[in-house]
Amino acid sequence: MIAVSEHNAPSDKHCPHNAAINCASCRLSAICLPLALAQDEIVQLDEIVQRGRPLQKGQHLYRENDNFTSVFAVRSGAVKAYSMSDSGEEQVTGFYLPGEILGMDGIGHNRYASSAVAMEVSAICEIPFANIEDLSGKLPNMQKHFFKLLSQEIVEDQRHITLVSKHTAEERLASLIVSISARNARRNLSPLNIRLPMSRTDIGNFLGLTIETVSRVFSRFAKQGLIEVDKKELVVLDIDALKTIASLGH
Amino acid sequence: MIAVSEHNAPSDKHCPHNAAINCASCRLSAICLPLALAQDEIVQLDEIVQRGRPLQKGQHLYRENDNFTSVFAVRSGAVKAYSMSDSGEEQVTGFYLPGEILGMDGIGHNRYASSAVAMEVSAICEIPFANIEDLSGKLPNMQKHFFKLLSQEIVEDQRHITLVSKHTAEERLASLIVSISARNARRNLSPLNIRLPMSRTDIGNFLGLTIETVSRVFSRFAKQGLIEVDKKELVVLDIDALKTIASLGH
DNA sequence: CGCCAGCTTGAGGACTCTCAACGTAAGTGG
DNA sequence: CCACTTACGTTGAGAGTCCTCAAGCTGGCG
Repeated sequence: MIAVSEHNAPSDKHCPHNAAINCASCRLSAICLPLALAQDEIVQLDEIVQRGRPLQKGQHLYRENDNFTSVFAVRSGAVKAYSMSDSGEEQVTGFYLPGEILGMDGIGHNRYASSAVAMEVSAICEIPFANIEDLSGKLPNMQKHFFKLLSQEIVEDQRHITLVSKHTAEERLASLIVSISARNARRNLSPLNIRLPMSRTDIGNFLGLTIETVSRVFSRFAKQGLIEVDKKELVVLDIDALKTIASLGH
Repeated sequence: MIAVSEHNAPSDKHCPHNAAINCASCRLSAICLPLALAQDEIVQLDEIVQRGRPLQKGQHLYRENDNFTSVFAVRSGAVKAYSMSDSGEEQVTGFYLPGEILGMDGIGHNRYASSAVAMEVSAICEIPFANIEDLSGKLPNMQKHFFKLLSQEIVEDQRHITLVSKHTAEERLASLIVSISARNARRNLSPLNIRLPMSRTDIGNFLGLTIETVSRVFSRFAKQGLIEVDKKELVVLDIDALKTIASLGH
């Protein structure tokens, strides 16, 4: 699916876009697939992971109804998944940041149920699912971890259902900000200085709001001194207030 | 989790509440867990399935934050799953009809992420997850099927997100009716004469609507000649119209 | 410089919610 | 047997949140 680079990249192992890297040395190993595996098991995982050249912004990882072949891990950048309903409307189903796995919605029917597109230049690890199945048969840890991953995505989705069906615009947006902040923290990035990789349109679509409402709520939060926004740059001034709003009953 | 009956039930194998039944002879085998397995594999599955006495209406199968031990298959009756958010509001996450599997949201964190309660007298098969993991390591079909099941639930949930975040009250309710109708058909029940096992409150909660709105839309559909409703009895008069409404863009 | 995409802000309207009253059926106790 | 209670559902009127439509702003790029 991803073109594998024909020659090895130069030796800078610290560049996150660098394809010449392995799971054991990847600085995301603590939050990505290897997290459940022993050292010798990571080596086996490493052998089936394919690392392509970076995707440019707007390039697709896969498209809805493509034959399902692989799941993907984001190494750098950011990816959005979205699906098209019968009626032609787009639904953004998720944003994927470094260390996160996507594509698992394709397992069920051997076709991807969504499309995935890079929201900025992104480095991606591709993991052929047939190999994951093999490996899962051999390594109980791997099987267990994958069951967990799938189950956690179900729980996430159910939380999201609650969010969009029972919460106000302010609660939804606060919730997204808090989520991205927490995921930044997990990667040892600042939880308060955030760069939003997605457009307002994507945010609105993901949260079940129009772009205008998203814009208005951002402005309201800024006016209240909770955040500062300048386009995609977001400074969180009062994370506790946002958490409170996010967990507010309706 | 479920009390296993101390003595075998009488020999009427045709009663769906009968605990003395096995997967091979279960009339739901074509749509339940065995569907992906070979004859000799079903026997192995059968050995780990525990069949309890029927649950009465209102009895819980498990509760949110209980230790995760098993997944469950509905053999007869109907079960609803729901979760409580921090703010104490209830979110109905799914309705489970005969042949359907629930409880998989517990895999991710070894605790159930939702509670499950019988909406009417229900017979349930309990399948300890540790045994499923073992069996999955031995039977690639079993592993594959479980991956599929989990993945399909993700896709379902994402569809539901679209439903509640982008569709009108009429579209949501039409969608639910069509879904239940189709699931009835899968069990060789009438797709047009439906008994709704859940209350209006549950329907509203599931669809992100208030009970009043649900009631009004039912009335509107009836007035338009699409359905007849008398409490929980539902007669579908124009399934095509409902399908059209359900798949309407916004 | 002009154009376009993305975003912001305002005004009015629509859909659904809230509040409230009423209806129906089932169960309880006198 | 009937009055009472309770749970559940229906229907109506008014209010609120968010959407729609519209105009204007900003920054990047040919």
